[in-house]
Amino acid sequence: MSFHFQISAQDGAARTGILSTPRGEIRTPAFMPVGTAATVKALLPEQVRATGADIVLGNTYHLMLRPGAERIARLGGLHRFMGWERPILTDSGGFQVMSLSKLRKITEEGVRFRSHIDGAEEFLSPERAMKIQRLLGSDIQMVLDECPAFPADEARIETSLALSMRWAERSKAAFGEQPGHACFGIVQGGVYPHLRQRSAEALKAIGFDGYAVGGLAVGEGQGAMFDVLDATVPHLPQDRPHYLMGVGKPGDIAGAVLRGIDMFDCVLPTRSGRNGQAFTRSGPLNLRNARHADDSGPLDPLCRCPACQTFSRAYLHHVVKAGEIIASTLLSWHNLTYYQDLMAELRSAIAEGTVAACAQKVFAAYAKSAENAAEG
RNA sequence: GGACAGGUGGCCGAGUGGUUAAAGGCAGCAGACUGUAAAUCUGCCCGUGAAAGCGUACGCUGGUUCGAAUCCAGCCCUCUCCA
Repeated sequence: MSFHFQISAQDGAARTGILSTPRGEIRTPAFMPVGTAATVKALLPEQVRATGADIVLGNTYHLMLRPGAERIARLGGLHRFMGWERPILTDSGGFQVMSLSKLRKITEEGVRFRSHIDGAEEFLSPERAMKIQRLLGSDIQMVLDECPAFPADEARIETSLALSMRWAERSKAAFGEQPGHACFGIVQGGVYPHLRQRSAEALKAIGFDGYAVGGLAVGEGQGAMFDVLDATVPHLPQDRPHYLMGVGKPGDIAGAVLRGIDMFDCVLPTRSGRNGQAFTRSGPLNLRNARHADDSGPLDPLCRCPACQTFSRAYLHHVVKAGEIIASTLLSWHNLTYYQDLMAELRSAIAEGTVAACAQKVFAAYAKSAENAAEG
């Protein structure tokens, strides 16, 4: 059994289908919970699965530092190690090139990091990043790229893009032949349409199992992000999965699905959950707010998760304020459930030809957060 | 009854003549979070006010001083120790 992607229905640019891997099927459009350090924070694997997730994400950089890729390989691979036997996509560490910018130095060869844990010097090259992902046993392996911070001028983006494309080629070569596993390229190019197109063409020439769009949701705003997708997705092979990295808010996801994106990952549902924010069908909600203290109603009456089925807003408010561990679990569980239900709705809507209306509903509920993002 | 220490903003707790509406922490009230250095970060937090400002404020009363949370006196209260 091998890796392949089957589109079953389309509605405009939006598509729904199945991404098949030896470890299981991924229904697309898919949302992948982020499990950076071999855990989706605050949740057991079975709970993550109960939300409806088909695949989770792990991180090359974090796992190579701790506990180490070779150790995970000795222990039987990342799936067994973290107790998640379904598909795993691993990020290459490219995002850390940006987020840990104060702790790294980029050369043609690769990136030299200072470990954020103990300050030790670490090195990540395309070859090493792919080797680590292979040791982890990752089902979908991402090329090492440079994710530039926003804003950046065109010349800077162009230089960065060229490096990322050279690294993409090296990554693909290092990936080699791994039946049943996939290697995805990452489009860069900032907010410049012709650079995005150039990047897409370069990746296409190399040939990947799937194509990611990187370097977005880094401060450019939702409108600019959608513009980039409009200028990028049409240039990707349409028979391959399209993955928008690190996105996003519900409205971002809905808008990206309309533009032909099939896969997403984002820390927002889990991180915001830990920080007291819930995503609901009627918009975001901060459970820390005093107005919930006496509210005996459910967080989201239409939600099937335990936080909504068993507890009141008043209780969630209480455990959040009290800093109780269960607050992180309940809100992470809820938020991931909301995200998975959103993806399921989008999939059905695409099959029924009503995806635009479905997305509109999400935009309406999250209109305010989208405005804020645009201002930011 | 005696000795000692002390009474500071919702709480804890710095401050020991002016730069103090008074550090810091907690609690409280909001905001942020997008391929996770995040169970994190930011702002507000005496009253009024958009702000400047004005008013009130360091147990109570009075005093010294140009100026007092800070010095002095008396009183009230708390703590520890001795009887």
